[in-house]
Amino acid sequence: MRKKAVNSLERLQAVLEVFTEDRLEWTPEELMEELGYSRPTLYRYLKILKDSGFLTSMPNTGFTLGPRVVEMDYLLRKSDNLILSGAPYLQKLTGRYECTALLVRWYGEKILCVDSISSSREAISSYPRGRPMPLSRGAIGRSIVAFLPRRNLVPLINRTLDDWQAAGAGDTVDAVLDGLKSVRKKGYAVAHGEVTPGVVGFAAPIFDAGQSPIASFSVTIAQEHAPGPALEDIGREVLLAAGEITAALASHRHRVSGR
Amino acid sequence: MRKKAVNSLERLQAVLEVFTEDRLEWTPEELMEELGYSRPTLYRYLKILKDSGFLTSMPNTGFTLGPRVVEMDYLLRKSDNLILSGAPYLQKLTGRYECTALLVRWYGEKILCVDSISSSREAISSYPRGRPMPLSRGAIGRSIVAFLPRRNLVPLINRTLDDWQAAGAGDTVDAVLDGLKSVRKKGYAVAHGEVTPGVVGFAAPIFDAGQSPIASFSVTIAQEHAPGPALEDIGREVLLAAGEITAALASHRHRVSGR
DNA sequence: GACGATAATCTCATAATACAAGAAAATGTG
DNA sequence: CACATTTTCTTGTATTATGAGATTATCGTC
Repeated sequence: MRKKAVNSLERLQAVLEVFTEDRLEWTPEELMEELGYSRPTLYRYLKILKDSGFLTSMPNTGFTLGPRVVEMDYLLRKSDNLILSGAPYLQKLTGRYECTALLVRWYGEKILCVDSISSSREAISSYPRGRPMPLSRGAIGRSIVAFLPRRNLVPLINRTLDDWQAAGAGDTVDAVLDGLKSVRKKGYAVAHGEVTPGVVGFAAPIFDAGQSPIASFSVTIAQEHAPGPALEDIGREVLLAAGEITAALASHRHRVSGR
Repeated sequence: MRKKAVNSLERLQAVLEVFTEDRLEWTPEELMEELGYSRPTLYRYLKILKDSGFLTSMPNTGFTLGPRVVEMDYLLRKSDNLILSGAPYLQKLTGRYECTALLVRWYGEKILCVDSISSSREAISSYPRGRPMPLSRGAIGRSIVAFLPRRNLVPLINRTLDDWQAAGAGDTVDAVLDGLKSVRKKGYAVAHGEVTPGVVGFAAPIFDAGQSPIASFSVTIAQEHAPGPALEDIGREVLLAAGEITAALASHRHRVSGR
């Protein structure tokens, strides 16, 4: 049983939070046990969540996430400036190379792909759209973390040092920081077979108004499709695209504030 | 300003409900006006929703839906039995014909595509995944409605009679009911250019345990790709697929309850 | 179609916490 | 660095969320 949420809004959210990749389906009985709510309270919550479409249930079945989620995802696709601003660049890079191009958001202590296009047949990502990925893995995380201001970066690495060690990014905080230096210098990150063997990943940060990184534009490409000399080119193009997405986001902000 | 929600859970949901296709971005000021909450209350809600990732905001920007939505959509894709059970049939039908195949859920008084595959180049649906569609439009809605028990059906049509009239499905409740008879008889619905000119739609209902329709399996195909004789074939195949999806759902229920 | 078993909802007194107003802090801007 | 704006905190008050137990609805079975 998990930490008690202090107010009813958080308690409601707590219900949704137990629906994870490890456990996609819950019965009321299990939820009572897990969340520690009384029977009437739990059923009240379930009724609200079911009526609003966040959860569904069928006879003899536990509850699962419901159609409201699909609807909200549609709305998000139409409203997320990162997705809207980034789409042309996903097209551009996948047109030029046989690769997968991704827009990845920094989200809590994780990163999350919010949109991707692939021009390669056999590309199956182990972190497809919507599946959170640890910050420490691969070029994408590094491309974001490397550009955090020091005062945020150091505590973050401290909190997640185990992950960085496991990913082979260094055994101490200083070692990890050192590894990020070259990323900051080049402006983008490269990873050779770090997430998937035989696949090279490029990633460059996307910034918000305050110049702090909020997302990453990334290209993954099979080693065989990216001969040595092309690597530099791809890196440059990824960096360029990320810069233009940052600019596009900024111009949207001005459109909004200037209305 | 909209109707006041009675409890805080509904009030929280009310915040999410104002994010619609017509209005994808809101400032706190606008939300206060729209929802009638006091400043601290609204900010408390926004903080909760932002911290949990349901909403995001950037400097100088209003709030929009956030990455939690994307994450939940990923989880839904892995847990929704309709999507899981239906996927092979989307593959099968799009493999056989140059068409778009869809899984559509009945959701409130609307219907909602939750998954689709297309094997046709120029197929752009005006109701893609996640965009709610009126029940009265096209074959899909009819394929569901036609199989509702009379005691649910008649009130439903009464409530939404305007829509049915606008869709040309009949001017009175009886006329609409009459139009549904042939659907019930054949087992599936057909529409010729109803939603999109030049496109034929087929749809057959998917049932839950209690034999009441909950979703629809549908195929849309350009008239030119579906010559007269093939029409019957496609209809039969859609009906067959929907039946097998119904069966697959039932067998999943048994797996669950029998654990 | 009635029965028993399970699941979901209702009632109500109690206690908790959500609320608004104003003040304070934080953030962004010239 | 000071101003203006946005966001969060503090507090007393009143609303409403809660859980125990009873009740009703639903389901599966005979």
